[in-house]
Amino acid sequence: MSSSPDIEVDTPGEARIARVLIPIPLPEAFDYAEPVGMGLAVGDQVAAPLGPRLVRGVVAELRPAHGGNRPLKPVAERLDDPPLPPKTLEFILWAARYAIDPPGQPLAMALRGLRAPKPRPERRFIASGTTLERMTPARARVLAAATEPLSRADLARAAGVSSGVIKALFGDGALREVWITPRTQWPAPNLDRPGADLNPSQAAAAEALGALVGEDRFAVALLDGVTGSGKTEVYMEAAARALTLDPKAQVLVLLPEIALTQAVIDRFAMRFGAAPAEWHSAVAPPRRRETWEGVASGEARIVVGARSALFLPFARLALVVVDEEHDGSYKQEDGFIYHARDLAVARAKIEDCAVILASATPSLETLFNAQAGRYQWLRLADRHGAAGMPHISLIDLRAAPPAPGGWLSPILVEAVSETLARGEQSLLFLNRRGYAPLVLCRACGERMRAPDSDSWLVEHRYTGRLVCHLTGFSMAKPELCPHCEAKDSLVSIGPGVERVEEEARRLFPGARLAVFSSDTVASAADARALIDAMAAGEFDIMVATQAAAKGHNFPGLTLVGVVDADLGLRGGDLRAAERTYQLLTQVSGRAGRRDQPGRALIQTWAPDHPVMQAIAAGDRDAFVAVEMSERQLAGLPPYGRLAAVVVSGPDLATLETFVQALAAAAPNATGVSVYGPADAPLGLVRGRRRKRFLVRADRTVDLQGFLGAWRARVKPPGAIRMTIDVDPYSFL
DNA sequence: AGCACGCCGACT
DNA sequence: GTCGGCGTGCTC
Repeated sequence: MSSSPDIEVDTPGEARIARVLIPIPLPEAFDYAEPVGMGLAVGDQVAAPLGPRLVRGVVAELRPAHGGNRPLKPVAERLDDPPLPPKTLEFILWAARYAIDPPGQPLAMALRGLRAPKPRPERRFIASGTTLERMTPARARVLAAATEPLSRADLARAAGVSSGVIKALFGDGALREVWITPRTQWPAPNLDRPGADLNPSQAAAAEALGALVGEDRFAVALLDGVTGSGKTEVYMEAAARALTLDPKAQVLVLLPEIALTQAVIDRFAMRFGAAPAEWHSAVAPPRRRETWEGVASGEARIVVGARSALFLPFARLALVVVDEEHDGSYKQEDGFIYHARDLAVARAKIEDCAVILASATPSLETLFNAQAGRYQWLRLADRHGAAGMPHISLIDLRAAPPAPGGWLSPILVEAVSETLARGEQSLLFLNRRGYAPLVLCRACGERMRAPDSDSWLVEHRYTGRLVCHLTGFSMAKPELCPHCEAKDSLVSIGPGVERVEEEARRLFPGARLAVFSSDTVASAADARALIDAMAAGEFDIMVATQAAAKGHNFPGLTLVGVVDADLGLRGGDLRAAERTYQLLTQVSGRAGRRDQPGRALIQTWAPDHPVMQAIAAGDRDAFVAVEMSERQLAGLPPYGRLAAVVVSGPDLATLETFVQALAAAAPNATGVSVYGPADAPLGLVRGRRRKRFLVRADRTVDLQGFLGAWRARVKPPGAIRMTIDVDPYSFL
């Protein structure tokens, strides 16, 4: 439809179509007409009509409109929010393809910071220069103070007058109003401050990371050092280097959970004399908006946050640190399913910058890449300071079983007593919330379950309720067995932290006890308070789940007892051994920091298991070698790739039919095997039946391509939902 | 994600 | 007889 220019001289260029990504799970971006003269650019945020409402969207593409298109709705307006940087947009599209999800999902994560409304302009007053005939001392003081725009309250305070005087001066024209939108100040990090004194091992690692960062291109480093070896100081020096080299550079530090962010924020604040920006789900929406805008403008130079910080619109990202990179909390399991460590590497690749993966117990995936030379491998060998590594030994529960009705072996009981007698602290670790993981009826054998799920109900004595940890369902513990109506027949099977606490109170009557689990701390602040109290020596014994295992420093803690080391090995999923090794190493590492030697006692029924042997020997390399060769033989990660396809629906017959059709629709591809359909281990959740497939592929296969093709061949009917989990960590 | 349309229970 | 439950489908 090109017209001759001499007729339509005022046509401002060709009409264009804007492809707009909308942060909801639509199957694809939608096309809109660009209104004449709007002058959109890729990345711009717009309001677009979607059905009856206006939604936020981001321009992903602009192309000339050719005739013959169906009529498109026009973009309503360009929003006043900062555009998404091109690389952020590229990352979002990459993440969507990685997870086999529509791009609206990761885009929604990227726009999470903009939920709160824009801050409203505030009214300030400034002297207008108009002189007044009626002048008083009070008025003169106000005009003298009003050389810069001040709020009515501030101006009244500065001049020592009531706010009525200001109103009158404004009415008389001696003051003029100015509307100012408050801008958040992001204090610049002070890069002249010296870093911490580094030991030779740290200094060498910092040197290598500095060189890596200095190259200013994509590179991955594994910072591998035991608990207490001072990884944080080392990566802070790498951050300092990045920030110094480029005055616009930004650094992102990811942590696996919110509870750990404050400590790292404090370290950065101390090192750089300015608090970094903080990003996680507990940050209030208005603050999130400020942070989002600060990151987009480049003024926020250091961001410390949880996994969702990966989706922030960095103006100039120069370094990403993934601390505790092995931690399972980096895997997001619902909604948009992703692993923040893997996505961090992808983001760094897109931004062409460095990533540091830090851990005392790196994941096999990361070690695999380090061994292959794809990641630069920096090992910190020494424990920082004087303390040696804790002495770790196994308690063979077959030889020294707990007393009947108890969970603590006499050996562990004795060790706790000795520790108490010395005035030192003990940590009893059991990765299980509540009182007992199972309640069953002695009369009929019925196991208490949620009404619409297969999972067992966990008994919680503090609240007197039976709780489903999967769905959140809970009920009062019944008097009678709901199945056979027998009285007093319900018995609690197995221990949770509450039950171990009960036992410890019985065994150590004078001791001051605390229980730390997600049920005993309602908020991050509560957790902090409990941790601080423990660190200050206000408790003798802490019974804790993994909530307390991560990253906290308890100077008086010299004994760690692992109540049930075999827990994580049961259920036999891919990473059971690896997770157990990591968790037990992490927990044991809590013992003995400063000058006191620590010891860890690990209760197990299987002391000959390779995981237990490796932990007792402190031989990570041996464990990794065995585990790697097993994975290699089976073609499992990191030697192969996995994806889980879970299909669920309320009606079993419909689900069966669909699952058969889905199985038949699996594309043929070499190097890919599809296993299933099988009943998911938890076959019924929230009244929905679940079936699953497992896909195993060689590393060279385009797994996403395979899954995308598969998904495109079927259309789940009605209530049936299908989720694809690429690189799954949970096998339920 | 909203929001509408559409078929089955407890009410003025 | 309706009001409304949320299941299912659509949005450029």
